[in-house]
Amino acid sequence: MENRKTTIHDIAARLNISASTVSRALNDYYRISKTTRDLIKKTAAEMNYKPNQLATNLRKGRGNMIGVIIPRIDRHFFSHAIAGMESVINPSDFNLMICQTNEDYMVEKRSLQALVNNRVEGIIISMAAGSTKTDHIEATLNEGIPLVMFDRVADHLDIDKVLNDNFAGAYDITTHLIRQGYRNIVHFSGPRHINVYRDRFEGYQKAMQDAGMEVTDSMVFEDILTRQKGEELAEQLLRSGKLPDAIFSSSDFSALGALLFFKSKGVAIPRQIGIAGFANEPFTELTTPGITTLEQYSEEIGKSTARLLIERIESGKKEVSKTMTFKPKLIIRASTEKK
Amino acid sequence: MENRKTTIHDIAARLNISASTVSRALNDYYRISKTTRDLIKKTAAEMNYKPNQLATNLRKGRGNMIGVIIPRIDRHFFSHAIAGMESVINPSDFNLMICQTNEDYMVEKRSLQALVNNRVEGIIISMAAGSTKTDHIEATLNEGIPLVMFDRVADHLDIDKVLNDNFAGAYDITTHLIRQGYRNIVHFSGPRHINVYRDRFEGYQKAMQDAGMEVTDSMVFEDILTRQKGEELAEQLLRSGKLPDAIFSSSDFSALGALLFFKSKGVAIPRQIGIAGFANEPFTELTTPGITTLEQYSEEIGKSTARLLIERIESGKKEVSKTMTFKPKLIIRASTEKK
DNA sequence: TTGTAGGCGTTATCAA
DNA sequence: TTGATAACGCCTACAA
Repeated sequence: MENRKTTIHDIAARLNISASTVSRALNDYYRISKTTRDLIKKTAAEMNYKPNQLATNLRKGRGNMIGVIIPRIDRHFFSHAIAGMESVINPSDFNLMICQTNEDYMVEKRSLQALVNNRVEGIIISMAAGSTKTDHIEATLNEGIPLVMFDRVADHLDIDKVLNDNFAGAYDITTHLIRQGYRNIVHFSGPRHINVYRDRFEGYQKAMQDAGMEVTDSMVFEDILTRQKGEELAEQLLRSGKLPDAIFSSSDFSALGALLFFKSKGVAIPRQIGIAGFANEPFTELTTPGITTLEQYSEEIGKSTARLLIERIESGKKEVSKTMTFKPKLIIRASTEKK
Repeated sequence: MENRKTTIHDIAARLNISASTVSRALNDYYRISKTTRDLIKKTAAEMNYKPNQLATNLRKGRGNMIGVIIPRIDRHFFSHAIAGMESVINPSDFNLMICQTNEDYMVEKRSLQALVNNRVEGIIISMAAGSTKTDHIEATLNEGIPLVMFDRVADHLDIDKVLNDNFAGAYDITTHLIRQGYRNIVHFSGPRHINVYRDRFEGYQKAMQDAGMEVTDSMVFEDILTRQKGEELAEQLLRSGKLPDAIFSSSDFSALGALLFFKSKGVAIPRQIGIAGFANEPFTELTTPGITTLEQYSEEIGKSTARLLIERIESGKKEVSKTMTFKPKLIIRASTEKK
């Protein structure tokens, strides 16, 4: 329980040499005699010396921290994306500083501020649902900090992005439903100011149009992302008397809610109604019937995002910005096997 | 894309005052004229001034960062625990620095080192499976850094801890199995040098003994925590011809593996064999039959851990160390309804 | 190969 | 109420 930590000066004093020599030895500088270096290192260890990273960073004008901002850490997609980032970043001796916004714009803004103030080397961000403007992100960009967005991105910003091809995924799964013979397919969507849900909606819409079917407003339900909302909407649909014959949901959770509700009411899945989700949440495989969905490669997305950021940091961020897209993989299960 | 950031000196120069005045104004020091303070704040905003947290921390000798070390961030329990910590820590203007060990001792050691070097204000840790020694943790404690352990703790260290009452949970669920009429109950365990799995084993053992049944070595299987291991072991048990009539697994995942395997082979659950897990993973509710398990209150554990740490940090860590225990809640589902 | 001196951006102390 | 000065711990020209 010592209080004042040993510094390079303490070591220097003990050995009757200068602090700079100690610094050089500890950092394996090129021209320094092996004997003094070894002596210094040995003494440093004896004195339980711990380099003060804060001081180093201040002096060098750069840190060893990468900031990550996500809506919620307890979501399967995000926690796995972060695991992917970790695996890339850990070997590189950066550290992750993780902030969670709870989908709130103000929290996101404050977190960005904190990261800037802590002089992080780069920032990875996936936007909060509450962030309808991007002034805070632009302000951060103006600081000249390398910044990469993933999953929930701002289309109009010209920066590196990594995301799912939500359009293609939605197109594929809708087409699958159509091929199975479903005709009256409705869509559970999220807030459509978020690229993710907008693109899924558009993929659905395009697939319907390509199959000669019109999508009307009454077929699309906004903000149906949770299990509970899925249940409620399913109940509403059933009560209304005009049950669709299939649902493509932007969320596995609301798909689950609907599935459980229909099951409990004796509506036959997939015969009377087909159900498809998005994200390949672990549970989708385990329900009866299993839920057709799309695999998102969260870990890969995390890895690529981290790699992109590290490139930016190391290359001085000059080049033109890149967007990487991962095409979700259609996972067909019993919930849509009409045929 | 400016390069050099504005400092308080720049502001001072612009206003022909001293840097210390600027500093005081920005920090709302008590004795300073309102007019200069307002002027300074206005100018700071104009010049897009961002306080350099690194410098502040160095000068003040303390930082605004809390380090968290966990085995894996993509596990339900841990990501939810972290969400809980975030909710407590965010309002307090600390920031979380999260490290994931992948269950590896060396990574854990290096992470601790990094946190110490970054002069974090406190550390929260849940040990890696690979950490059979605790020298690195003791070394960190010797630095005088407040440290709280959660879930995977080192029993012999006299520090604050927050954990599940694994013994009680295991005792409860085993007793439940016994009351249901199961007699030949085997146990899927994890590495028993980890308190978590040791305590679950002991709870199981005690419940069996209290019911007059002996637990022999052949009834306990070590290192069966994953779905795949659960499947493999289930297969082995079935082939051996002496199928137990119930399984209490330390992990929902291996319970799931066993359940799916038995189902696929036509072994009736819960009639021929009862299955119980631990952790109340989301999927346990959705299998057919649903899996009896124990709810862990991960978020609460995260919150309490964070609160305990903040107390330590703020109170100068003098008091005697506390251990908080959360009793897991038995969730009874169809997989054990023999009666 | 080593030492000296200065500064990274803040804040605390002392004096004015 | 404000200013000058030093120091937090480290690194790096430059000089020796």
